[in-house]
Amino acid sequence: MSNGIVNGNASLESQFASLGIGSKSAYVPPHLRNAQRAASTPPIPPTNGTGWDDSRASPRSVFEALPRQNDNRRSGAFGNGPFGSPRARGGGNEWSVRSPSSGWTPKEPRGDGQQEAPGSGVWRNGVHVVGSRNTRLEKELFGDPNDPSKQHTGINFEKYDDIPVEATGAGVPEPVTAFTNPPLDPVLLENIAFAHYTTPTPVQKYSIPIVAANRDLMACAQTGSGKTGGFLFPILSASFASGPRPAPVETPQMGYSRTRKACPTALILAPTRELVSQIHDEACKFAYRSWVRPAVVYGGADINQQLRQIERGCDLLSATPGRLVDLIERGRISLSNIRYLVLDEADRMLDMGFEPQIRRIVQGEDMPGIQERQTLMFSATFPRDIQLLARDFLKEYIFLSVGRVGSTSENITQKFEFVEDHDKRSVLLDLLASEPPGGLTLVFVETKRMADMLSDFLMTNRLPATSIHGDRSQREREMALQTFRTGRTPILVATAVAARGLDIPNVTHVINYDLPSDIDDYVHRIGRTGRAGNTGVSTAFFNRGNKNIVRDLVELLREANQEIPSWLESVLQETTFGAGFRGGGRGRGAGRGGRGGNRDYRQTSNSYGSGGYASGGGGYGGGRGAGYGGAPAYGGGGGYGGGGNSYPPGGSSWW
DNA sequence: AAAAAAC
Repeated sequence: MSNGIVNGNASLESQFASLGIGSKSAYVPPHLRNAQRAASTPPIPPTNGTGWDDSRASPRSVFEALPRQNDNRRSGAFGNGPFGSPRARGGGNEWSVRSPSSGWTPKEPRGDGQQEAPGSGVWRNGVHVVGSRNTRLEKELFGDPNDPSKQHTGINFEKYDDIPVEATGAGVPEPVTAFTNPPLDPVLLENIAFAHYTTPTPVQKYSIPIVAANRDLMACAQTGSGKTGGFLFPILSASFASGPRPAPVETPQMGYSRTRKACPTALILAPTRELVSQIHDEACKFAYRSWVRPAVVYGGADINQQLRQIERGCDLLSATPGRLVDLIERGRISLSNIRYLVLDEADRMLDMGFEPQIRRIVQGEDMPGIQERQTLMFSATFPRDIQLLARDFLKEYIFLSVGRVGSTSENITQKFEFVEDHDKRSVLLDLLASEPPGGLTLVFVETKRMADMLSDFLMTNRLPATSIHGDRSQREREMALQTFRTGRTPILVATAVAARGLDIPNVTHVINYDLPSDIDDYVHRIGRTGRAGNTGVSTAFFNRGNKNIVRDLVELLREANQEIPSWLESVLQETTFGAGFRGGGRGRGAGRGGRGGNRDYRQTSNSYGSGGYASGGGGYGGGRGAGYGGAPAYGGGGGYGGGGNSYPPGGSSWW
């Protein structure tokens, strides 16, 4: 299995460097490679007929030039995914001949300065002129149907229908049951079919009519259950049907410069660069042939490339907060036309690290107010205190929760090993040695330093590993994810940067080499496996240094019907009744609001005395209770926290 | 305490 792959990423990357990719020229992120054509080129197809700049070698051709190290894994190379797409457009000989079916007739540029390109439509005279099909672009966006690294829904996909869904708030619309024309735009339906999605997941079934009804939304749904589609589908569908919004007149167009400010109508914020890039790739799929131009900005990548990109069109923008603020300060992006604001991994975006930046973007710039926009929040976890904070950004919203407490993701089998720190390395080697071939293993550690050390250790032991963390360059990060995705380095050592949102098909095993101290982090980490109805395994190394999470952990396992090792129960007993009585410790109220984590806090807040905010503080007036899925209407009933001591005191908020 | 996120 390790026939020569031992070089690992260092050697691989130096090979890339020696091939002229990277170090000499400014780094170009995958989604922009060879995409700068329109910036300098008129919308007339160049003579090679591809419509793209051929000056840069495509990663595919670079890859072909590399020594083949593991042919049985190569099939998926650059197959799909955020960094796996054959983003380079043109270049490879196999694509230089235009397919007859992708006949592209040059048309006049759009009046707004945007240009038509193969696979892109326009909005003209109040009509959506859908772009012609382009087989090469289709292959790039949707991948080869036979591509093994393509996300395929697993055997348990239908079981999603058994998961209870609860939608609370006033006037919850009926969920849809299928991808059909009303309510979804026909162009979107075609793209959904191209992506081989057949049935909406529960969160999509509800979010589609909720967003269509112009409602704000706080959605909590299991990892891997289709949240991205949950916001992209309704936003794109409505955009396709309604056309571009005229940019607000008051937007001053920057004095002398002829540079236009980009005025996106939809803004999606997420906590990591790779996640933002992944969302953008999904947006590109579902915006195919439409007038909507998706764009993406994030740090660590060449800002000039991004500037050129957004000048070519920026209707739906995916961004990390820092780079977005930078571009706003430079006067290149205006939020004055925002109609949809999405916070993905919303609880993370509103926690201490991010909240000031989000507040600045949403409240401190020119974004329309709460009443003038729709705000959508999505996450698998939503602690009560964050729900309270989120009220600042939402108008009377619907709270959607998919799944009940205790079914974290039944597709994931959670295992635990008691391992002292000094034994972790050898136990890891044993674990990896017994790994069945063909799958990908994601190893989480707590620190960047440990990520480096551990990946070095694995490579020294002739294991095909690489690492991703915030101290690596963006190019290294993307390369690591790329080689992991494609199976070239089927072991990835990661910090929390990879814990949320990343959709990597075929991750069969998540190892928590170090356990996080926050149960929500644990939930997101193991959620990198067992996605879209597939099964997965997680293994965590536990020792007495992890006492801080044992209570929440045992509670989680109990609810998820997972096997709980007896030694883990023992540690819990020690922790609860052991020396130095905890005097309540992080008792109720101090934690995350008890079981309410999975619930609309509005449904439970009355019974939680301490809560600070009682009902209605934020001006929801009527929202309470009139829910769909029932749920206790007003005070204390229903058994949620009925006064007194909430059980258990720990309080977690998975889901 | 650590991680993430702009230059």
